[in-house]
Amino acid sequence: MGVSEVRESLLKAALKLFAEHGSRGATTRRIAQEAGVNEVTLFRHFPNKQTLLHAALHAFVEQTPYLRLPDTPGDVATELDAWARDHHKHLHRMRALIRTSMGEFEENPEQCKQAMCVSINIANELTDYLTTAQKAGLVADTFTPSAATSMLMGTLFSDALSRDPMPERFPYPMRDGITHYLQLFLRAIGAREGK
Amino acid sequence: MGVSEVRESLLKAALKLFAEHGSRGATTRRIAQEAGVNEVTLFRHFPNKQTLLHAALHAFVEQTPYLRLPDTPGDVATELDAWARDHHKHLHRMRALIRTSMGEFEENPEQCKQAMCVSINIANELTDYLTTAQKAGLVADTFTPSAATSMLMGTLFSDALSRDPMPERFPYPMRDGITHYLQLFLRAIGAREGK
DNA sequence: ATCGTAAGCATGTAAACACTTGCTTATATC
DNA sequence: GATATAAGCAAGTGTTTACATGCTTACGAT
Repeated sequence: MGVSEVRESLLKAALKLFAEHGSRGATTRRIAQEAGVNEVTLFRHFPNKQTLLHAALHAFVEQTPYLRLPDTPGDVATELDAWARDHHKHLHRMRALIRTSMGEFEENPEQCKQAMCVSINIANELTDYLTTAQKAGLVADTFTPSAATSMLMGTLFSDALSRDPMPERFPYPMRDGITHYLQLFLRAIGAREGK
Repeated sequence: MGVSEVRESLLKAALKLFAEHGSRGATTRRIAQEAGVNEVTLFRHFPNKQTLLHAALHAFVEQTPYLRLPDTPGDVATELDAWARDHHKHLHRMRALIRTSMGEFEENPEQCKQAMCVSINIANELTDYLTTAQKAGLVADTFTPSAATSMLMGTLFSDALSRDPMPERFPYPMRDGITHYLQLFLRAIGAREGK
């Protein structure tokens, strides 16, 4: 096993255990075991646990891809539908990591912000998209784009994170939920619904 | 200091430290210190730390009041506005506790569900309200009430929890945000807006 | 005055934790 | 075949944790 493979598997193991058990629960022993290496090897690659966790989060955030919205809005209903499904899929995949990161905000605000920074870019992109759509007359001009962004992203965010702890609150499957949310959202922003 | 006072201050201290540092970070030493009692006293009142944390969460959930929606909807815009502001206020007050509880879902699902159970009742109440409003013709009948509930509650939830870690995403004050959300929501459900 | 109750305090224990040290082994390159 | 590099392993350090024990002090009811 080459040196970079060991590093990679340590990062991966650290990310997994952090997402599942938080930074206190992700012990160096368990990380090393999960990565299939000796605990001492961990400290040969990273000076301390905090640096490892930071690097793991950083690497993950860096390589997270996401669907871009078109620069010039065309069929708003279709474009937002595709975007919302992709975004929700990402949120749902990362739900344990997001919950844990937010849960440690009071203790470790920097770490939390680091994990959340992706969503700031995505929010800006959606806000720009809605602003452009407004200027093009594709949607009503009676709403505030940044607030509409918060509404749609907040809805998807809450759905993706709350389904495990509160399944009763979501009596419809994920796929249908997004359909419903989008239908509501399109009416809220005064867009013509998709066919 | 009477026996029930000590118990109360232990519960209060445990809740505070749990919200700020999680169940691993809320050590018995710190809880006792925060409560102003000896650590041994803690173990004389509660058999172990887990029981104390459970009792603290339980007591808090029990005594949490919330604004009821009217059984029969009248002025939907005004009623939802008052409800949304009250609900958001609660979420924002409890934001650290909610973040921590959700963050520990993977480790302690029962404890998390216990903290979340209030919101299930609230969601049911809102869903009932919207269903009744639909039947009364006060709002459109083209949306699914449970999905609309998720949308409004998800928006408020995400706003209340994400403002600290991502202030950039909320370039408007809380008060204005709720106004915007409600305006969008009322249009989404086809309600007449308030004057 | 006495006695039960609940608190304080010092101390102890066993485990888990992050991290270190010293030494050995495998591999890959020259 | 010599050498450098990266890994494994056993053991240990010092701290923190939940929780226990034994004894003492303050107080309120009888």
